[in-house]
Amino acid sequence: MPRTSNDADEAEPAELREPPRTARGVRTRARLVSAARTVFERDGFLDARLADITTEAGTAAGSFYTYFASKEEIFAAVLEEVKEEMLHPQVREVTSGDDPVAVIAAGNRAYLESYARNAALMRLLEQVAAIDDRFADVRWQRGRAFTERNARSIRHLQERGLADPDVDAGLAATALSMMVSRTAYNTYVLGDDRDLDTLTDTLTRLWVNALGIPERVNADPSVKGSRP
Amino acid sequence: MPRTSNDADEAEPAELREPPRTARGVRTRARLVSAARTVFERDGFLDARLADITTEAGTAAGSFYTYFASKEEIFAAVLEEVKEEMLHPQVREVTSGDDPVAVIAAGNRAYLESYARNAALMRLLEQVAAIDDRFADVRWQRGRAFTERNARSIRHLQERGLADPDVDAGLAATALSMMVSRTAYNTYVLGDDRDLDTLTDTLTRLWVNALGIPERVNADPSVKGSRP
Amino acid sequence: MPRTSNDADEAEPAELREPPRTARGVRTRARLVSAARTVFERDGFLDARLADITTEAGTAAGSFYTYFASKEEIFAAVLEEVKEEMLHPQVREVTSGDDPVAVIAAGNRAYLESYARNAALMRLLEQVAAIDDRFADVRWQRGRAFTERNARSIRHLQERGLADPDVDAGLAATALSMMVSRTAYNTYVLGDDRDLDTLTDTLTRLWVNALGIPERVNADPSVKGSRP
Amino acid sequence: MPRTSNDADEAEPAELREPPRTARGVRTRARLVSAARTVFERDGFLDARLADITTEAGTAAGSFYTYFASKEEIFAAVLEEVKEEMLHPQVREVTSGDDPVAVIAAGNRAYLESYARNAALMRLLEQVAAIDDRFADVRWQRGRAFTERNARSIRHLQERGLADPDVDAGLAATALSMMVSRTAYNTYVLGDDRDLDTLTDTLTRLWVNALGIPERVNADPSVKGSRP
DNA sequence: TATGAATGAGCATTCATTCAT
DNA sequence: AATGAATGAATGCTCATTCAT
Repeated sequence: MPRTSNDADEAEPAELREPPRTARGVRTRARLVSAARTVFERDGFLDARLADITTEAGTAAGSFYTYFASKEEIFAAVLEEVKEEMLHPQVREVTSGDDPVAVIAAGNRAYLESYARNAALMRLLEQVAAIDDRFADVRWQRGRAFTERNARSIRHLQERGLADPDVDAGLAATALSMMVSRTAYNTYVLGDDRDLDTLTDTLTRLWVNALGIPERVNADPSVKGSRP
Repeated sequence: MPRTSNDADEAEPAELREPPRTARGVRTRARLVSAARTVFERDGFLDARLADITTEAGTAAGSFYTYFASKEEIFAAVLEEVKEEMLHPQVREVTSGDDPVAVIAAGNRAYLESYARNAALMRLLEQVAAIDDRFADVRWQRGRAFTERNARSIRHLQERGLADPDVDAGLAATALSMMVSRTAYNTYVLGDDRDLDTLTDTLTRLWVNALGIPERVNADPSVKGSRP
Repeated sequence: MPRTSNDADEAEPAELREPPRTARGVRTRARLVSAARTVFERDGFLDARLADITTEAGTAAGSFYTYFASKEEIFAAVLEEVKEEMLHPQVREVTSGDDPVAVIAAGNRAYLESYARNAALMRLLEQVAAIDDRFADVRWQRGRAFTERNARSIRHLQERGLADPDVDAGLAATALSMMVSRTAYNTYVLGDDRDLDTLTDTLTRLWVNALGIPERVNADPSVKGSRP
Repeated sequence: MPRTSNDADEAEPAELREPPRTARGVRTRARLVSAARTVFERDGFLDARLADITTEAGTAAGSFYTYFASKEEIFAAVLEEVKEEMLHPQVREVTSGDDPVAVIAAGNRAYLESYARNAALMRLLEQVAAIDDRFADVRWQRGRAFTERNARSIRHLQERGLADPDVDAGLAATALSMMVSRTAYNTYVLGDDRDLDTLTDTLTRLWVNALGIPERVNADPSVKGSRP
């Protein structure tokens, strides 16, 4: 729920364009969104010119405004389009029968893999979120899925006596999620190359320890090491 | 160490200007840097126009180029100017006699306080770092001080058998540092208000647990709770 | 008779569209003309976009060109549509038996009332006439009805020795008609509020005196005052 | 004091540019204003492109915005520049010793001559005033000088028993002034060619009669005819 | 006829950067 | 060093007009 400031006068509700009414319109809009993604990933949000997008889409310059009122709006459409694509495969939540560590490890690995796959978009989203508060909110909402699942998981473990009951589950979930997501950013956007297994193992280990989760005997061997 | 890409043609060696030779020159340059900080914090890096800066500084537009070759360059000067201001008071490193938990808590608290004090600048740095790879490096270097101190500390604790010897100290230091810095960003830039004490305690608790650091008996009472 | 210049390249023969052949066509055309009037009166000629008109008419953008070749052409159609509406009820011309002053007063009052009723259109016509010479002619033709009737009236009075024989009847009619029409513009378009009775009386008084028309005994009491 | 409407959202206070601080700046600004006048008179307000103005002035396109924020603003500057030029030589007001008719005749003639001299500008002002309410006000203010002088004159004559005391002097002055100014527009802008002497005589005759001003014996022979 | 999407010329506007004084 | 005016490339955006369906 954070609210960013540093905006001032950039109100601009960006009067929404009507959605296309014909099949051709749908196709043209889709071409534009797809072209926008290409151009944004290639040139970054700021350097992307609308002319580049329409050229890439093979439409006239004016056609852009049939569907979008601004660069921000088409960027939002790009994010919408790739929403599913970016959702790290929803690993099932922890249930009583599961090995909590294995579940956490699987979640972290899935997150990192998804991040790696969409690194260009993640870089882009970071860029735009740092510039435009509207997209800071989008980023926040997007992270919430990950964070809230983790928060529920922590509470569940706490209830079963499997996690330190003294930490604020919500805050811990946020902090640990940031640890993972920022590490992913460092690795796949900034290029601080690290092995996926090493990352998964270390992050999982830190996470598990941080919450005081006991490791199960015969745990997933990919999570090496254990506290005696 | 990370190298960012997404640059292409933006080479721009940014031909450095000579430092001012006269006292008047020194004063004018200082006025410009100070004005730049004001304008950047108020309008953000992108919306700040050089004309705004010179107006704020009370100089003519042309005078800007006597001292700086570009907006980036004066932004670098701003960062240089506030370098000390932003350094969270260097808490001394862990030595044998110290309570490790207390030291970590002090470090986290100092970091958060510094972040809160310089929130406007941190937002700015995040903005520019997301846009311009040169400043992504600056951010990285800046974080390194914090991260490396933490890495040394971890190694030191591992050597004394006070921290889990199986985690990669460097990677753990990075991950945990990101956890703290990103939580600070969330709190003080995005406005997800949290109490400083709660933050310090929770982050310290997670940190300490993550590394398997045993809490000293009679520990700092501000670090509430303990693993039995 | 006047010919305006300031045109040059704006020839544009405005290839007239064929009138609609089907009943549906007639209805669509009528809807467009009606919508155009609404939009023109609301936004002015210049700010009215063809898209606004078609939207208001509930037709597709392309349908406009089935009936009109340009904004000018549909404006002409609007003027055509409201022609009768704008004609100030034709007061009968002065005949021997009438009281000339009463007739003039009735004419002025009718003109003012009509102007007040169609103020939005008159403003519009002034706007377009000032911009487009074709419509300056339309305005001129429209005024001619009023002016020529007045000219005939003056000549008639002169012949009967009831008006100063030395003035050029045509010129006087034009000048006095402008006096009335411009006063109407001032009042109903520019909003220089004046009472209709006061206006009618004063304008009639000035008109009558200007031509040296003797007032009949027992004249219409609404025309107060008299030259002894 | 009439207030026009038909504007809606066109607020735009047109943030004023600072006046030039150097001699060169003064010269450039003057070149722009002069060029604007040329282009406006040649192409009309609407068809004039800013590029035409800067080209005519021999400056870069961007220089326009150093001095003006919009086409409206430079048009206001043009009007300002020609203010004196357009003021019909201030004929002295009627004093007791003067022949009222001669004074009125002189005023009308001066007005017509000034109008003829500045016909291109008057056409322009009519155009813009019909489009932009701000300039409708300018036109109104400009006319007021003429109208108010006439109102004072009428009152003066009424006091001396030389003009019909029953007419509202203000309204009569406005109506008669409109008669003259609109006739001038007809003649010099719309091209309804008329001889200056004929116009002056007829308008003066109508004016004088309208107010019931007695003609002096041995009056100015240019005012032919008299009521016996 | 009607539709609504596609077109693209046209123009205003910004602002970093240069330069004469 | 300082000044502030001049420059002009770069682009977003509008909207009348056309056209395939």
